[in-house]
Amino acid sequence: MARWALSNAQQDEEESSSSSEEEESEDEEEANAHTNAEVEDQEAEQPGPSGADAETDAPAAKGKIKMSLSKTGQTCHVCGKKGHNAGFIGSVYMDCPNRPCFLCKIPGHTTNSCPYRFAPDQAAPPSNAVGMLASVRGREQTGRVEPVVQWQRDWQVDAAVLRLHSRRCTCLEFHPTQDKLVLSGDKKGQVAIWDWSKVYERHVYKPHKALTNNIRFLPGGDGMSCCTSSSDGILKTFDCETGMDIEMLNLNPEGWIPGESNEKTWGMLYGLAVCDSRNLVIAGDTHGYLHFVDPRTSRRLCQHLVHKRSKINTIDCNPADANLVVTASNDWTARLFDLRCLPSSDTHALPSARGKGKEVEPGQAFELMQWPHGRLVNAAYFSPLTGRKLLTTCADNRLRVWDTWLGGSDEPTRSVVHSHDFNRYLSPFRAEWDPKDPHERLVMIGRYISEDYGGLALHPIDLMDMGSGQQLAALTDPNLTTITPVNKPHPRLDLIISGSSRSLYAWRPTRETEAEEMSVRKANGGGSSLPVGSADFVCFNHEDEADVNDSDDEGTGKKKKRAAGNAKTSANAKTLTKTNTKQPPAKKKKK
DNA sequence: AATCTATGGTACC
DNA sequence: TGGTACCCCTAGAT
Repeated sequence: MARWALSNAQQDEEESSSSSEEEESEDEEEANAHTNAEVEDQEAEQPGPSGADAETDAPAAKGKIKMSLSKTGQTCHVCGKKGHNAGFIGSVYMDCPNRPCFLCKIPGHTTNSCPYRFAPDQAAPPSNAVGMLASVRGREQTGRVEPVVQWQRDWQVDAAVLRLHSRRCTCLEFHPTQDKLVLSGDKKGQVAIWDWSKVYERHVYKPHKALTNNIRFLPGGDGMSCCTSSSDGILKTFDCETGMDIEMLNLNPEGWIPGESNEKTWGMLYGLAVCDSRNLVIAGDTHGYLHFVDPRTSRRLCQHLVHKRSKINTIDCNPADANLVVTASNDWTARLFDLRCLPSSDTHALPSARGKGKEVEPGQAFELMQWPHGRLVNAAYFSPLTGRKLLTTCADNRLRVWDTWLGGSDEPTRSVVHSHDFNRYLSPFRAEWDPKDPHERLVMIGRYISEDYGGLALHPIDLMDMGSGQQLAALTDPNLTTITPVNKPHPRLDLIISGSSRSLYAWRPTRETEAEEMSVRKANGGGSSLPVGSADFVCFNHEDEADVNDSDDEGTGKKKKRAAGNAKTSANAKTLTKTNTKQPPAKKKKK
């Protein structure tokens, strides 16, 4: 896909737009809007007083980048003072100098001159403590700075399904055994299952009325059974083959009562974890409760307050010790719990409001540890192999790794400044371990602030070595201009699936693309292999929603996909495909 | 084309 | 405890 980059500054506006996948389509206009609008919207929404008429300085070659600054009568829309302005100049954002750094939050400099911008690891100096444990810890921090793991650094989008969802993607989950299947949830309560190797093959279900927050697969069964948690307060088992679902837990059985229901009484489920060995599903809600559910009986076993009046963002079971569960919460902490010490009866903070139960301080009975943070904690995950390390994503723009064996809760083993401020209208950023890394150092996370890539403001996906604090790679594609908060490394393959806006993208290493492409095509029973570096695209329009549950499983293999692309009108809804494109395709001139 | 707003959000005053 | 600002967002509606 990188070969579709803006190669020529003389390209006109249409060519500069990254809508390469619809050159021969009557839907070009709409599809153009997908990519074009996103860049322009960033400018259009700079609400400066001079905003509308201040775009005359943009060079024609960057036609779609508008200027937010005017030369005369500058008034900063951030601080309101005159004499300067803030906003994009081309693809580079200029900060308001009167505000603290957007990246590290420290006053005195702007994001562009932030010392952490290109040295993100300097936030955690080596420990000066003495003693054996401290020495071991110091070695962990500083003694292995060279990258141990050979990791793919060159990635490209290998396949993408555009507009799969009707709203932004909120979560991703790989099928536990079928390498080619990935599930995604969206803000409207949909769950999509996508075969990234066949690109066009997907099903979309809608088990929820509100945001699907998490999808996790359940052990046993036929391998297609998963569970989903949603902001509608409902936890379901969900069969991703048939779309059948069974309600396991409903926090709002009365439904929304106008005039009576409010955000204090309405419960939403945000965290979700499955403890395989215990056959236990744990869901967290917006009030700070953990709900323990037996998926076999679909009954709640108990509920316990662990974060008082604070949303639980993620729950994770320790892969090595099934008794340990970690939660990340809006109360600025991540907490560790021991399931062996679960109270025998439900615990509540407000007995009158929540039914009978014993009122306790949050989690006091079975809490082992707290890790304090500078802001709310978006995610806390155990390292996937040993469970020894804990990775937290915090809204103070820091990624932290805590050693759960040697470290106390006072300071992390590693702290890295990284831009992932939670923002409204975005899915929360959650740093993910790469489960393939035996050293448990590699993590990936999308980036909030943009970087200038040849005139394009792109938001890369960062691959970080948390052992050294160094950035290993930054994944970008000129066609992917939206922020990518949801990223998931494949547990077995060199593959990353990203959810950005309504679309999913499959990244694969550039150098391995050819070989793997062959094997995948063969495995699919498909015919010819693709040239190196080619990407497959499918664009589903929003109107597909009505018949989106209809099966399109008649198509297998490459030939069928091409047929679907060529016979657009007969394809299930409007399916556009584009394959084998090595350079920017010829564009229709609009003007 | 430009503007509005649904969404369902936090932190600070 | 209400009210509102927030600093680089998104997509659909008007």
